[in-house]
Amino acid sequence: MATVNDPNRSPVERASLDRAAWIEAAIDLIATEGIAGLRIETLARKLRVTKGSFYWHFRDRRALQRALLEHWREGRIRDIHKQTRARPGHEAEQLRHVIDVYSASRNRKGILIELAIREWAQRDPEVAEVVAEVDAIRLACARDLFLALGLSEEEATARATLLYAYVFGFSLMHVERMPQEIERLKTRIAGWITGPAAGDDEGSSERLHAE
Amino acid sequence: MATVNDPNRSPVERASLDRAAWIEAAIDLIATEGIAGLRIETLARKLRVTKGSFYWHFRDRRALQRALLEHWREGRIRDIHKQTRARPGHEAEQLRHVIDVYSASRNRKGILIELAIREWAQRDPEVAEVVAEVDAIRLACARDLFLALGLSEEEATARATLLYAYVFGFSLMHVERMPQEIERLKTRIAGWITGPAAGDDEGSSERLHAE
DNA sequence: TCCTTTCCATACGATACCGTATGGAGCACG
DNA sequence: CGTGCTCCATACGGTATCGTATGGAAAGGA
Repeated sequence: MATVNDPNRSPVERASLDRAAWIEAAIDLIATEGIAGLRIETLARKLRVTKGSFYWHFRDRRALQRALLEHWREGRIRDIHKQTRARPGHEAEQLRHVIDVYSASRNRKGILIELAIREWAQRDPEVAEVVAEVDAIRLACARDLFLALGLSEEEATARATLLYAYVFGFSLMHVERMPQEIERLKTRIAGWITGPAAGDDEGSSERLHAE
Repeated sequence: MATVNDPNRSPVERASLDRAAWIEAAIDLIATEGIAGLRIETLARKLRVTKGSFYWHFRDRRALQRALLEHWREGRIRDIHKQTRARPGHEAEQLRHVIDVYSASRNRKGILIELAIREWAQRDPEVAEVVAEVDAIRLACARDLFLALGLSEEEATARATLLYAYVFGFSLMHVERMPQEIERLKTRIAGWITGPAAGDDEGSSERLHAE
């Protein structure tokens, strides 16, 4: 079917490229079907090959899962570092961007992948460890931005945690409102989370009734 | 195996009770295995019967799923109404209780069920509708509490949304910290969401441990 | 040309599950 | 005692999937 080989690439590179194709397809599949829907023969049909191909590239199902998970881990770590690289004076903007990336309207696929991985993590301790690692890095990066905004250590940690919990949680909700209303709602929440540098240590009754 | 019948109950009640047993077991199963793990023969083994029993009580798999979903819907609606029934002067406390109910440390099973249902809703529009209904009711109830605390309509809606998104989202995260640190973190976030009441400063942590 | 390596197809046995058909045990009731 | 109803067991055909075994086509090198 496809060209069997590419003289420009060493066998190792070609093999790794084909593995990558399987991993990509696997990620697409778990986005739509969840981790339980990740079946080898289903995947093979999508790639227009048979599972004979799969078992040449991977030892078994778990090998694909591990590779997929590792691919996800690396991508997320790379992304968060890119999104939160120190840019003095732009911290609030960067935080809003972090929220936006997983804002439920755009990037639907990314959200579905994230949710599928986390659902998987509920039932597989090895996956939970990887998710914990990604969470720790994301939380540290977001916390640093809040610190740069002048929040205390503890307050920055709390805000970072709230930020991510909100982002993931919102994508789990089914809000029945006009798209425009939802955007307005999300903007308000995002503004509040990234918002006023004054933490909860100071009286802030105005904030409550503001707007 | 079991007594085939109970003379105290009408056939209808008994049948409905047995359906309830299947539904209960099904909920336990999706909590641990996810919706994809809800298999009839697996369930039958757990109940120490064969699927012959299942197909007497239910037409097919979808019938069980529908019954399970309806059971969940009714329970959630009943719960939220009970938790948010008007108790003037206790609104902040009630809001913190709503957060506590799904606080990831306790009530692990309830959280897993909630997550499993929402994962299911990502891939089944009928389920998404039910989740949307439950969300709408929960959001309205929480919003009313915020309104009673003196927030504007829009602010109350935003806070209610943030509250639930946070609760669900946090249960998806894997925070690697000491349990005591996590409690402190959650207390701070909950205090921030339920809002520093006017003129309130630093008193929130005590209030949180009340009740 | 022959041989080897790479990559995939095919065939196989095994498992798990679905939904149906059918039988049977226990109980109620006339 | 016979009949009917309730509830479950068993057996069956069918599908989907796993992992393995094995063959074969394409391409490169000796």
